[in-house]
Amino acid sequence: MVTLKMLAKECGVSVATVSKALNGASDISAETALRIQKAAAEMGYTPCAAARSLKTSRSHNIGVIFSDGTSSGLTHEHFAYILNSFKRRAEELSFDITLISDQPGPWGGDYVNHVRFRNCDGVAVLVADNAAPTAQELVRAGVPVVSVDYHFDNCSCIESDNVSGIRELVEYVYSQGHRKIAVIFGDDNVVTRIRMSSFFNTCTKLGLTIPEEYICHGRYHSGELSARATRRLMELPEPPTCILYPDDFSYFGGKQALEDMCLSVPEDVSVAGYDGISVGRVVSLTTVQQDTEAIGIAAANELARAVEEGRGYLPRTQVIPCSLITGATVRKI
Amino acid sequence: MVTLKMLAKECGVSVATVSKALNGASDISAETALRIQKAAAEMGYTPCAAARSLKTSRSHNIGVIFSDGTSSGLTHEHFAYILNSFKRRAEELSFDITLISDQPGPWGGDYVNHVRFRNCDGVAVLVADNAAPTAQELVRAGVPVVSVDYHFDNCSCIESDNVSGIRELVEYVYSQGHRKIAVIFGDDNVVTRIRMSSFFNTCTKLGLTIPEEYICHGRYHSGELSARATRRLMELPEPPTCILYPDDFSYFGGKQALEDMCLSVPEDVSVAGYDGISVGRVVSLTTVQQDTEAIGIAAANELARAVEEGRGYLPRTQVIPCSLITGATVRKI
DNA sequence: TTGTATGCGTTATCAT
DNA sequence: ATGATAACGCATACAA
Repeated sequence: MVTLKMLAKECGVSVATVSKALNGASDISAETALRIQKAAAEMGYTPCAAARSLKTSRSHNIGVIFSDGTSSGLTHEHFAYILNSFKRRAEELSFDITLISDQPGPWGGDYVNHVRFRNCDGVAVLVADNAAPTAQELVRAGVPVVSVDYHFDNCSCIESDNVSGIRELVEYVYSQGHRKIAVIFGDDNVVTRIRMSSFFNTCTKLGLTIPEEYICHGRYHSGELSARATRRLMELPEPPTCILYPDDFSYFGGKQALEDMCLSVPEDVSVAGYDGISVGRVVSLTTVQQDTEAIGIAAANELARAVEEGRGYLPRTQVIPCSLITGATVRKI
Repeated sequence: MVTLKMLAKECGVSVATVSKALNGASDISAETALRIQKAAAEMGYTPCAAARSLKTSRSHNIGVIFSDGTSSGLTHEHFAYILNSFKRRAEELSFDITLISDQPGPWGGDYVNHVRFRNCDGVAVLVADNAAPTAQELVRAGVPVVSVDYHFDNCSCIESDNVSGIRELVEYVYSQGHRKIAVIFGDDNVVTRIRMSSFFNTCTKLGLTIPEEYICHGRYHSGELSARATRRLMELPEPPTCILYPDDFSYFGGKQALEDMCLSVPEDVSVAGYDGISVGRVVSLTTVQQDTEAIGIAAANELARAVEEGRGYLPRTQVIPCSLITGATVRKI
């Protein structure tokens, strides 16, 4: 490791001078500055984040909470894309990403200690059903928190516009002549609640009454459950003409069930998903595309702002629009 | 931030004593140790990674290289799963994960400086086509490197067993009576070369001669290209009875093309993918399941060993078996 | 314009 | 069994 001290000796100046020269301070002669910088490059100097962090109490390191207890969000394309976008933007802003877990380690066994252990300048809660206490404690400790889709007190939040997402989807399906619309909801959580509200609200506005048996409660990301629900729906005396799945992934479970029943999409039944994952696009699935790119960027920007503004920062909520993708899986009837 | 100093004052002992007590040193009376530990818990002490790292020159931080230039591996389920598994295991071993990029930052603009900046104890190259120079430089700098599927000099490597993966797949398809087997290969890289070799080798052993027009060169993870290749194949005067796709994702592109041509799977043509991603399982796709779980764990274990053993560490290669999944997309003919 | 001194939080050595 | 002290690499207030 090449250190400032070595550079100082090499250049015959003091450590302070080297530090200033490398940080572009104004009170160093252009000549010495250049000389030092050249030496630094030649000797392969790399600053030491730990030392810097210790001195400045800024780590240029952002903690990312990204797990929902069972498995991490990495296994869901939607969340993986958000992380990807977040990471890229954060790096542009000169922040590193450290994945924060609540596994036992040198720090204890919870998110908050992990964050403090690593001196994170801020924390992004990208996936976490039950991170509310964590978020509160972090905020109290002065660590800025930005979350996606889940609202925590005094934290900025980036929300995907689930309300209009569902609304547009239902309206579109309606506009294609569908009246017997079945829906499978995901696990019961905040996002699901919002989508449910928007669904029923839109139906009411359209004068649609959805019979109880058209409303299923499944899970996100479960091919199995969606397949089962699909089978049940299509065996109804009066089957729906359109099924809305909780997400694109789930659709594939439904699709499989339909094929097993020798029903084809969209001839026998129309379908739509939610998310806009890549494989859905390949098969021209009608869906609501969530703007993972924008969500990640907004989250990183907001967190950077929060870090920069420090105590004066005012949390705020941003809603990221999503867009309807009219694929080939919903047909006009 | 509660520091050792504060604890020392609170307990009326020296900083050194506190440090020892908290680290379970043997030369502290059980009594004082307990007293100090209790105080630490009460006051909410969390160690400071930066200070520790500075002092011990061990960061308990592992760098992960995870991008192939264009997009990060996060957008490929296969790699995301490997990262997921790697992360979990690394955390069990008390290592944090920092995603390493070659974007410009306080460290310069390349992987090596980024790793040094963060003082990483080791580096896992999970995705990177052209990380060879990086790996070499890291090794030279004394930073252990473990890679997945790509072999670097003096680095440990975790390989998925592509040779037997392809072999078993081809043998299985053959055993189901298929002789006219078409194949679409992915981008030209080390892994692809291995798979190609194994493919042709197996064919030769089986006495199969694959006509030129059955061999396509596509891309991984491209629905588009696979769709095009599929169309071309099926319009041949003598179309294949089975198509092998470069990966599961690509299969969905092919499937779409087949549906457009009113051909059904597996009645009109059998198909298989590679990887074993989740959505493939949902639709009962025949494929080769790569053991992402085992790959990630092995990589983390190996890296931890390398870090621990230091200079005495001897790099080695491990081959992780994969398993044939005989789905419903290949039929007996 | 440059250098000196101090301290960030921690561990480790050596006295006591 | 406990404490004083130095050092890790760096940034900064202040002195020169």
